[in-house]
Amino acid sequence: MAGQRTRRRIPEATVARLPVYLRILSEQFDIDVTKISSEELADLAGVNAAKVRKDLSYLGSYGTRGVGYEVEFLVYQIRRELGLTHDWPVVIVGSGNMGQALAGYNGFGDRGFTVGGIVDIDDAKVGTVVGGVRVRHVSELTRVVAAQNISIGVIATPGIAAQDAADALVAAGVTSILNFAPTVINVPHGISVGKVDLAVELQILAYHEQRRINAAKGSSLVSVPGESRRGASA
Amino acid sequence: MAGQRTRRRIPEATVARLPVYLRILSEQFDIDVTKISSEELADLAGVNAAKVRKDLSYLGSYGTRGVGYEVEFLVYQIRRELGLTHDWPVVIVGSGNMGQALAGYNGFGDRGFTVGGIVDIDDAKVGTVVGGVRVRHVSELTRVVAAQNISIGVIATPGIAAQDAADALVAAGVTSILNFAPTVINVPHGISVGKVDLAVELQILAYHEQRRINAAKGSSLVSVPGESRRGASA
DNA sequence: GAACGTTTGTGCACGGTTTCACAAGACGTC
DNA sequence: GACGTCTTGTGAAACCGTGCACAAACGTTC
Ligand SMILES: NC(=O)c1ccc[n+]([C@@H]2O[C@H](COP(=O)([O-])OP(=O)(O)OC[C@H]3O[C@@H](n4cnc5c(N)ncnc54)[C@H](O)[C@@H]3O)[C@@H](O)[C@H]2O)c1
Ligand SMILES: NC(=O)c1ccc[n+]([C@@H]2O[C@H](COP(=O)([O-])OP(=O)(O)OC[C@H]3O[C@@H](n4cnc5c(N)ncnc54)[C@H](O)[C@@H]3O)[C@@H](O)[C@H]2O)c1
Repeated sequence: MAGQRTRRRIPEATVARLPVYLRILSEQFDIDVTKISSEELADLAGVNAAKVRKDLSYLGSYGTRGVGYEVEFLVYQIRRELGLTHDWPVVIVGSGNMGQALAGYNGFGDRGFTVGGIVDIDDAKVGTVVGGVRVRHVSELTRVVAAQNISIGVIATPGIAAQDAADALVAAGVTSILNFAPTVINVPHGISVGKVDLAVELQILAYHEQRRINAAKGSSLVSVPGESRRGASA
Repeated sequence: MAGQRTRRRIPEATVARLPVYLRILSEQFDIDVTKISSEELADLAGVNAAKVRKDLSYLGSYGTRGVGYEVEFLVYQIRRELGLTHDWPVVIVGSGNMGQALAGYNGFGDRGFTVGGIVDIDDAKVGTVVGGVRVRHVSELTRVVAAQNISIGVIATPGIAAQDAADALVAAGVTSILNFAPTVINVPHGISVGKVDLAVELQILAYHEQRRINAAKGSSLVSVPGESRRGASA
């Protein structure tokens, strides 16, 4: 029962939702909610109840029929599955607007991530302190990564330097990268890459706006069909 | 031929990739590349060539067999489909670290989005100028939105205020929202919502790290299986 | 301890997405 | 203008994710 051996592979779509459940469950725990049904959790997460149950079933059979899930236990299980039972130090490459905002962001360390280091290529930035951490030169990246056993890197350099940053991170031993630059980066097989691209998100929204306009033009008296996306509901 | 009538619905997965193609094609155009094959574009975008062709086929038959696609024409077609033939003014709610970084971000207006306004609830912030725009009080949101005919809003408030911000944006007439706060927001049907959640992205990476560690523990001499995600290649 | 209401866990069908594989079409060459 | 090479555009198959529907299990009440 304790420590299951057969590591089920959890679908990527589920992995992407677990952090959302985790945040909600943590909030509920903080306001002394001890039990929660898939229906309630689904409402709070803006998804379907069956989806919640299926997602949670990948962790194991941790609910009680007729009752629901114990919030605290579920928090623990999700944290365990996501590898959040210990803190993850993160190294930020690029100490510009974005890098500084990230380093100074409280919600960052809030849930298990700490800023283990910041590096920049600009000597003017090196030595400055952001978010309580001193900026080091990018040439020290390997040392910074090794010293704190860092496995996650964040790229906050201009797009043109993103591939260099990725190469440097990989060379330093980092195995997961979160890329804020609007550039596709190439990494060796076995390295995980996540990206956050503001322009892409805005352009997706622009597309939907555009469609609304076109639909309205087509038949000027029909109300817009409407299109709800991720995170939206009723 | 000009202005097709039957507005095909483009799959959401394709819509999310078009901005990436667009950026790459624009870059290629800037360095005087006039023609490109699905294979080349696929390499640059880090995806499968068949996927590129299928994606582009939703726009129409704009390639030439045996030759490829004309870069400039494709740029125009994608821009048209995404509704980027004109600029979109955006209103930012919350002028903290994030809101200021966004307002001051060049790559923002770079591709068709301009900061049409910034509002905050804090009187200390009101009146300050960020990114060349004066911060107004949130009570003026409706006026700001109406004055510039804004349809896209960005939420950069703390999570606790995100729902209020969303409500205010919807009441002001905004129909698309990009949410940076780590909170699920509820909006009426017909409003599009996109989200950027740093913590979720990091937790997904932590999960993969965790799996690597578990896999290595399971059989200490076998090399890690590795898991490449969005935007990764080779 | 049986009956009842509640909620989980999951089989199954469906729809969307990805990838393969190949016919159709364009261009260049002789 | 016939042939060879190249690349698109797209059926069709495989895969993944979603949501319904319901049996199984739990707690409560009488
Ligand atoms: N500012 C925003 O709101 C925002 C939003 C979305 C995306 N982004 C993206 O985030 C990235 C950073 O944006 P920013 O506004 O912070 O830019 P910035 O110019 O303020 O900062 C970039 C920093 O990276 C450093 N740098 C450059 N090359 C480097 C290298 N090879 N190694 C290490 N450091 C290097 C620079 O010295 C600079 O300090 C950009 O790619 C941008 O497109 C920014
Ligand atoms: N800073 C980061 O790097 C970062 C990264 C990812 C996500 N985020 C998220 O972005 C959001 C903003 O982060 P931040 O670091 O800028 O926080 P911040 O505290 O620096 O800024 C928040 C701003 O919102 C304003 N505000 C509060 N309630 C408001 C309301 N009802 N209407 C209008 N304005 C209101 C505040 O006055 C403040 O100026 C947060 O939800 C945070 O979780 C921040």
